[in-house]
Amino acid sequence: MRAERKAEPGGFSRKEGSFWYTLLAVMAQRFIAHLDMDAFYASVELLRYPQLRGRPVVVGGRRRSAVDQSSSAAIPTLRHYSGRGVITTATYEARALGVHSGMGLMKAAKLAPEALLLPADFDEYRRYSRRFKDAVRAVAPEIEDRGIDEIYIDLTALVTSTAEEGAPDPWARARAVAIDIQRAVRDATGLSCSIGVTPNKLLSKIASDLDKPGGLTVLTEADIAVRIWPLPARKLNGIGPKASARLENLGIRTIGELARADPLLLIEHFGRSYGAWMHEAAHGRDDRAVITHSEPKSVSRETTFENDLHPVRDRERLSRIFTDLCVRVAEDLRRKGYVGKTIGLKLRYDNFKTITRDRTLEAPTRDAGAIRRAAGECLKRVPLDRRIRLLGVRMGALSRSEPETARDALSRSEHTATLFE
DNA sequence: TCTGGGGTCCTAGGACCC
DNA sequence: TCTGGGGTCCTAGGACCC
Repeated sequence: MRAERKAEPGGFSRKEGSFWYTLLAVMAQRFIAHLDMDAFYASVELLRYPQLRGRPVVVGGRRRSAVDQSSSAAIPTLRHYSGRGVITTATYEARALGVHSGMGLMKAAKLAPEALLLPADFDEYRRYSRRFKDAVRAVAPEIEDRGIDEIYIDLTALVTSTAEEGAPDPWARARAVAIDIQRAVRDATGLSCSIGVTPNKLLSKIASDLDKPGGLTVLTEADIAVRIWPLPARKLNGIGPKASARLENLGIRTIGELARADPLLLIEHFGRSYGAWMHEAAHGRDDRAVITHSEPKSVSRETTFENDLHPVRDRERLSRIFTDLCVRVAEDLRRKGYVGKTIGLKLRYDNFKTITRDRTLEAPTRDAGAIRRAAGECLKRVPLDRRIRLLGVRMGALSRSEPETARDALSRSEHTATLFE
């Protein structure tokens, strides 16, 4: 996100209004969409429990167990919730009560005691995710995955190739394609989505959020001053809670104020790369391509305990959980077809301070035993003088692996067996 | 009411090599 | 004995995103 902006090609000055700039801009005109599923997890749950439609519902807490699935017990309200979960998604009815994703469930219970709580079922959400992405791909194939519930779509080729047939205005054609996409998603899943269409990813991401749910917002450069500049700087993808707080200290709250700020001031406070990016972003400039394929960089598993564990008194339990995390990372690697070289340990203390240690091996592996040993070495390098809240294991420096041989499978099962002795 | 889990990218210092 | 840069890899932490 904070990648260094690319230098202008060919030494052209990008002075606005110049002949060459105008020509380049016309030639390089892109039509980029951002599609965001509306309250995705909660909406999938409403397909399963249609009787809950119109009521405040939140998804979160512990993952759904097999027992939950089969039980016909009444769906609990937030009122009596106790535990460490957070809200993953809230329906718009629940959001109206002041709760939102990321909020602790204990806090949400105070604000919306009557809201219904459903456990997350990620397997089901992944199924719907594949379904909606396939539906979009059938209309517009140039898709960039941005997680389970959103994508970027490059409509440029579609809009340009239909130039003769459709409406004369290319933006009207882009809008028509977006409407087709929304219909395709609804037909395939029964779910609604919001779409923004603009000249780039940065603006589209903002635009898709302007008219939720079910919205379609088309913006061109001419709309930036009126539609984008009044928004809080935090709306820019890449400006988070820390950066927006620091901007506020400089008296900069909106994107427009950021656009008017002296770039040198931004660079002084945020560094050459990030400061310069902020300036460009506030002017709605972004030339990142839609990336249709990418390889994973790391695979990890972590868990927050229901109660903080004592490194000595709860040693056995910690050890079992630790081994289990390693086994799951190994399984994930095998399923996805990767090996990795760098094993990482993550540990969060009861005071929320988080530390990491990692170790790079001579040769890549996906063996649970090897991961467990390397992670164990990492564990020896961290102070164990406080209660522990979270434990995580990560594998990085990934490379594609050969398919597993029968011998691998055998040694794996032996290792896994010894891990649990 | 303390704050999930799975990721990416960036920075910065030190080791090590040329 | 001291003094250089540049490049790459490793490690730790942190911001940010979904």
